[in-house]
Amino acid sequence: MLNKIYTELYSRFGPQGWWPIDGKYKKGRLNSVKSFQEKFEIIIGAVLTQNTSWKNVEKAMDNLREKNPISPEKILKTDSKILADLIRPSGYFNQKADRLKIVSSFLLKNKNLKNEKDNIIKKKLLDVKGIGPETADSILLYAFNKPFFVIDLYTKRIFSRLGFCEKNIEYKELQKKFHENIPKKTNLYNEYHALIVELAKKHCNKIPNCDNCPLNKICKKNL
DNA sequence: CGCCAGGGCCTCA
DNA sequence: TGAGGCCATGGC
Repeated sequence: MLNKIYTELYSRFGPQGWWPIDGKYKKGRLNSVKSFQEKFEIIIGAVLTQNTSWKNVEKAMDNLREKNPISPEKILKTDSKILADLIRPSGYFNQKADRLKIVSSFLLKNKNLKNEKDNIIKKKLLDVKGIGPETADSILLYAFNKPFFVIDLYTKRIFSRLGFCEKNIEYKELQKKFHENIPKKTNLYNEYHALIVELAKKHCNKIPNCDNCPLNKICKKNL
């Protein structure tokens, strides 16, 4: 079931090229080795996109770059008010400014994070204030290339409509279904989540637009 | 004008 | 553990 859905989505939408870096979707460099700079941008983006559209996040990221690369040091030495103002377009800017600083100092104190075991990394990420289950998994998957399937609002909406799970299923429960039923491969997790987001935007919106949806044949339409 | 968006924290039962 | 309030912008 889950594998079939992936095939349907991939044949409709093709490779998505996540995570978008510097505003661009670079298809074909999936799961590539990433510089610290790229990983840091992914982590910052993961925080800024919490309950926020990616378009707004891009504006905030552009403000943060201001010609120079974003770095933990730079964020930490920027005054909180100024930082909040830079990321204003991403919403929740006061809260997110704090979170960016907390995450930055966490990363500076844990330079060798990637050498730890996967589950230890996840525990440490979850201990950081401002990083919840989805943000942690996004960082693990898209920055560190670790096989953690990202569950978001869209995933719950789509798979409950399909008839695959309850509407208010727990994060860990739905993630378990993916981990147990599709091959444990980072590239697959990466594309699958991105394809879910694409489907949610094109068809499975809050108010669904089922015309020509690639999953019409298998969807139970539990709306 | 109202609703939504690639959540998470805190509080209170 | 479950529900509910809070954070806040830009697009439509």
